[in-house]
Amino acid sequence: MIFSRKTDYGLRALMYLAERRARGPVTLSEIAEKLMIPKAFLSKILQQLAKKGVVRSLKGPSGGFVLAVEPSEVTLQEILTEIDGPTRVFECFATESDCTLYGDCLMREVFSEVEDQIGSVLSRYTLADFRYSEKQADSTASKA
Amino acid sequence: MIFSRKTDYGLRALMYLAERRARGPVTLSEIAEKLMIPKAFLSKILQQLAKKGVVRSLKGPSGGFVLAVEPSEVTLQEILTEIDGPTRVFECFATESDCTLYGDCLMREVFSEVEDQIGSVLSRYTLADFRYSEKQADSTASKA
DNA sequence: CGAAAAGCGGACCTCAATGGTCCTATTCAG
DNA sequence: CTGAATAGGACCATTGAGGTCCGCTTTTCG
Ligand code: FES
Ligand code: FES
Repeated sequence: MIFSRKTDYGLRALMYLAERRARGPVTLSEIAEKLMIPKAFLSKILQQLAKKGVVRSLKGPSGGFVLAVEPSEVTLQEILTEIDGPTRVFECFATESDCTLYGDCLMREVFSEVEDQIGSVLSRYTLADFRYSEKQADSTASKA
Repeated sequence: MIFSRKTDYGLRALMYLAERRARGPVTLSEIAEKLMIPKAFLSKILQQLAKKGVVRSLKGPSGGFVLAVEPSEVTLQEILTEIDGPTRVFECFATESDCTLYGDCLMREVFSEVEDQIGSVLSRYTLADFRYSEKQADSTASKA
């Protein structure tokens, strides 16, 4: 799996925060419960995102987390990189003299091409493209 | 790292075999030494590739491994898949009701788009594009 | 035939990363 | 001051990657 569970959690949490942005800080507990993410673990992820400036955290009563950026201004690429670090595609373990062309091996180019393609897809989407729609009206849906 | 060390080893071994194709079976020991790959480990990889029909293995004295396919007929995509299994990009751990659009979430589409892009790059190259050039003339190189 | 030279394949080991927990300290509203 | 919240460090468990070992089988050749 290229992207970890941590990424999944973080991404969904951010989606959730994007939705509540206007309504002030959301507590860790709320997010964890709604999204069914282990609270302590989510805490770590959010702390990490707070340090990177993606979310802001407020302590004390009526504290919680708020999205600190415009949803439409932050790309998937950026978010994923901030949570998981850069996506490493391939590491060649050959010694120089074993590599086909020594420093100019086609393989390196292929894999850097792969990396670029990944980045290019992920850069085309921003947080704003993903909305946490509450599935409002308790799901029995249609009419009433 | 998306592609494992195993993949690296396997890929390089195949490059090596592609080069020697005409000269009959190459022993595990030779490949392992030349490419500086742990012998026992390489053995496993080659066994795996033998089962998939990419290489053919001959037992007994004067046995070894031979490439069983036309280098230009097998894509990187196929090789990597055979060694590492399909490239899994993202697994969503949300429950259905937590997923933004329930079964039709944009996230799924983005990540499947990523997967396609990777596949498309890797499918453009075949084993024939990668040649193990022996770095003949012992490297002190230039004039002399 | 029988020994040596290969590969086969299953059991096993090790280590680092992932995923996750816990507990204490800090901060702040009321 | 007290209680509700995050911060953050220490810790733990599971998993998978990477790798080793060794006995078994097949095949060639003298
Ligand atoms: S053989 Fe590794 S990059 Fe060329
Ligand atoms: S929230 Fe996971 S795929 Fe939509």
